[in-house]
Amino acid sequence: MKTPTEKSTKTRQLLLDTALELFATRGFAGTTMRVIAEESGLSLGNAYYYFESKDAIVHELFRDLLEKHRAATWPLLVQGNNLETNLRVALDKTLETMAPFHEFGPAFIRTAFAGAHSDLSDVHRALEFGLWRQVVATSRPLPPLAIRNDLPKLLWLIQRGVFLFWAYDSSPGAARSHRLIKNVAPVTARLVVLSRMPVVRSILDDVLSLVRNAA
Amino acid sequence: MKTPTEKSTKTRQLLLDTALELFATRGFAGTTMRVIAEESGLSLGNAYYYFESKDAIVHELFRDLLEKHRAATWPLLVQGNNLETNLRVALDKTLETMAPFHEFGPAFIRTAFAGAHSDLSDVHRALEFGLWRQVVATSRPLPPLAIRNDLPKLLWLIQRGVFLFWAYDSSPGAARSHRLIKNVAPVTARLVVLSRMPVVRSILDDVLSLVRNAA
DNA sequence: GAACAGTTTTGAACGCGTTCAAAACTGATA
DNA sequence: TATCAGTTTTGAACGCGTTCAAAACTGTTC
Repeated sequence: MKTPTEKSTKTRQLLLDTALELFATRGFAGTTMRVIAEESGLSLGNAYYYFESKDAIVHELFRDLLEKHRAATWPLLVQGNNLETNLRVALDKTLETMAPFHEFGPAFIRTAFAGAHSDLSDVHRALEFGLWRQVVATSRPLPPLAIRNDLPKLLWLIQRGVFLFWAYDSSPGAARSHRLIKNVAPVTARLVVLSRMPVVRSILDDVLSLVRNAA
Repeated sequence: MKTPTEKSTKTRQLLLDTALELFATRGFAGTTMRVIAEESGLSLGNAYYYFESKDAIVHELFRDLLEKHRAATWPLLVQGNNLETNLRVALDKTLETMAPFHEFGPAFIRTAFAGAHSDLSDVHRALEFGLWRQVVATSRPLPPLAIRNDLPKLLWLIQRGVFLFWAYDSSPGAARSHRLIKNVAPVTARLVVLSRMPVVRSILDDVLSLVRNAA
């Protein structure tokens, strides 16, 4: 693993692909490290040569899913949509992308919330943010200038909240999560519009600076 | 286990007490089911006669901690404090109570968020809410009547957020979590005051009905 | 070729949470 | 006292994630 690139990248990728397919078909508990290795034609110990732990595999899967979500959502963010529509699209796509892995909820939460200040996740964090910046940038009318810069972070936080809710949502078809989105989107949009009023704006500033300092 | 009460309640309690002590001293991973059983003078299998799983023990520990938090916070909620003070006291006590079990974060999150609609947790939920109702009731000046009923639920949600943040907060001494509390309390209080203004109030109503439908 | 320094692969092992059939115990009934 | 239906306790086992020393492979240098 010293030299970053080898033809062992292939093996690593094979392992990853196999794991991802098994995860989707057999679920989390059903996909043991032994099965992943076997299905890849490798020995158990060998799998651990490429991945530190099962969690490490889940972590990569999660990152891939976020990337997939970004790719799927981006083209839908056409100029002219209002913020509510864009937000709803982005949030709906989140659940759609994650749907096959609903039972991974707890594992995902761990990987999503842990190590907020690691090196690799910084790059990744930037990518995530790009999407929410695009959500804001393509919305018409554009949100008030005063909050335009911080709005992406707020939306990102909202996504996290929805994701968390979904991860532990045991209602059939995650119906409650979808209902939540249907409600969250208009409320947020309305909040943004009203942010032109000084009172609302001052509170929003408070909340945003809170988010800025914390997350 | 058919008859709810026996002198085996003693054994169960012994197991629980031992586990709690070991958890605090040896940590989560270090406290294996085998150690718990051994330290209690029982066999491993016997421990499983009383507790379905290790998680079940964690669940009870968590409930006990919430109860402890409630008992410790209640007497501090004297009339005359303003909402900000009361909220801060309650949140600070939350972290103080949980502090020895910081590394349990992920396990606690699972037990705290999972099974939102179970039978036993309803009783428990009611107890939790009581505390936040007290926070509101003892605050002077009393929050506007219009939101007084829903405010406890909002505060409870805020506590959950802080708890979640803390659970994954790896800053030394959970300093970031404490800073978050220091900021959240005044912002919330200010929001409540401003809820007298129609614009703010309408948004708050939106958010509250959102919370009411979701959580 | 032979020797050598990697990298990759193996196979067996460890301790963990969890399960379960069978044994030991309990107290009421005849 | 003997029997019987519980409840409690045991001990061995299973499969899991993970570790690790040793083997098998590379490719490079004389």
